[in-house]
Amino acid sequence: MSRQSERQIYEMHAQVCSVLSNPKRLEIINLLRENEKTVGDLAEKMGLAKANVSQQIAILRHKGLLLARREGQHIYYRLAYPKMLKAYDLLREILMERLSKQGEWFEKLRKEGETK
Amino acid sequence: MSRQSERQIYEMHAQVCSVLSNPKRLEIINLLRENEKTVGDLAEKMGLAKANVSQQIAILRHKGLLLARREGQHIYYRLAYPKMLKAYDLLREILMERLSKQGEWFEKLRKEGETK
DNA sequence: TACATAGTTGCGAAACAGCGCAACTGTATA
DNA sequence: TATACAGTTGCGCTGTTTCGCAACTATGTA
Repeated sequence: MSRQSERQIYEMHAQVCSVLSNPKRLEIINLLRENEKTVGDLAEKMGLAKANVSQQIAILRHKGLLLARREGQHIYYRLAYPKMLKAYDLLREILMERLSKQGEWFEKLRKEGETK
Repeated sequence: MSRQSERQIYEMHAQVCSVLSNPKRLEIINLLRENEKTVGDLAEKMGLAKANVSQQIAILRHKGLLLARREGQHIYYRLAYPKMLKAYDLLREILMERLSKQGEWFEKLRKEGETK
């Protein structure tokens, strides 16, 4: 594999990760684990404005992580790559291990997230 | 699990993903797959300035993804959670499937990455 | 047609990330 | 001490992300 295409793969990989680097988008992915849902469903479960949820969904959809299906007034969204849940669960697993091992991790990450 | 701590888990999860959402940091992680390496090693392999590599490493280290070991003049870095490579590989696997299925995906992602 | 509901899009402000450059610290050797 | 090498840190600039708000489109019903 050439140096150039390696670069591009890293770039794509980073793009996918950057889609996953927002708590609301992660929650949406998690909520779509089993069933497809509408923007309204998600907005209600998440306690957010529909416009906000729609914006996050647009990002997920444009990057190809969600698929849409219209049915009358509603648009149902579902995961394009259910396999991605494995990566999601793996990361969360590591997170939980870390939390149980070092209780202060949580605070540390949270504080760094606040200031920096 | 309370609503509040769910929020915080999503937040942490997003923080980890945001550390992974940079091609240079992903390349560093990939280069540290087997052996620990110094900033100089990485800078040379990646063709970047040491200062730049050091900045990326600082982010990885502060977020707890890397561990350091000093030996004389050199500081050797290694992965704190080798298990994270599984998540890394899983995502890349999905990426490669997507690429082979739809050749235009690459261009699409790349172009969106450029303009938007 | 008019109206309601579901969802999308654009705007603007604030916060944040990336990076080059220069200055700095820390360790080893002479 | 001085010098060299390895790595870190701070600054300033630029581009991007997030989010509330308002305006908009699209579908269904009366």
